[in-house]
Amino acid sequence: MNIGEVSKRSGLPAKTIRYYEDIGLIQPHRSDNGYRAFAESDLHKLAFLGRARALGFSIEDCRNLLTLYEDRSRASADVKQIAKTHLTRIDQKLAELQEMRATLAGLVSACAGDNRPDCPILADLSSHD
Amino acid sequence: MNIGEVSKRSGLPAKTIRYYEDIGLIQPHRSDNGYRAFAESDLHKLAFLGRARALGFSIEDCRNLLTLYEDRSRASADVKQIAKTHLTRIDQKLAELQEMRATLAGLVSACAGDNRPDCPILADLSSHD
DNA sequence: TCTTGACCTTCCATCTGATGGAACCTCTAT
DNA sequence: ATAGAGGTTCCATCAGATGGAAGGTCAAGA
Repeated sequence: MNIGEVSKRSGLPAKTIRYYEDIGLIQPHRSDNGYRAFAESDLHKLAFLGRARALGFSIEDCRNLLTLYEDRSRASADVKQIAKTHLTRIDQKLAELQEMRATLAGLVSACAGDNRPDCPILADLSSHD
Repeated sequence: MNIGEVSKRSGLPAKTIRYYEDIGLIQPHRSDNGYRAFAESDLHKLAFLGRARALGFSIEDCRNLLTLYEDRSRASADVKQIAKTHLTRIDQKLAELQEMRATLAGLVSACAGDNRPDCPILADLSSHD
């Protein structure tokens, strides 16, 4: 399978697939012409990567998950730990964003948004000293 | 004022302050010894930047906001537009994260997290083909 | 006066996670 | 033979800093 087909079937851009090979996440074989020759298992891993990345797992998380995925004797606790840690990070990020949103929404609704120069948004950003 | 004091008073690391000078957000004067000599107005701008960045505004947003901030004749509508656009981005990001969180939380709670190799998390990540 | 240590300088490398583009090779169909 | 659709490598770039090396400066104490 050439990179184009793998790209279509995995949903990942060819650039990204080459990048993932570069950083050692996959090791496709090479044909005589120098083209990457992907096996079904490579495609499978790439699809796995695509979904894990879409869930916000970092590349290093993905590397660990792939290792665990290929380790038939791993404990599910190891995987769960990675996922739980990630869930905590997501919750933190959510809390931050929600606070940001609240502050910003308040400022936006306080701002007349007309042609006058008075602007509560700038006033707020500059007033805390 | 040297960079150390500005760092303390603005809450920004010295590295970051140098970086902000580098990309043209501030233009502190220089003392005879080559040290950066910050005016109160520089400190003010840096604090402004710190707060805007904390609200998730991009550096380019900040550049625009600073320009508007210094333009006594700007319309508040210009500022509001930047803030509203940013608010929309935050809402998108929030929706994404919430979906991620829901999926991940479901997987985590489905996973026994014991010594057995069966793991719904990995099963899910690998099953969608 | 000398020295120590805190503080300052620049410059270059590194991080995450790709992505864009140039220059060039290969395969397939006409 | 040639066009064009693929493939290849390598190098640069994006955001937004941050780490570290090598070296200059300043103030205080022995």
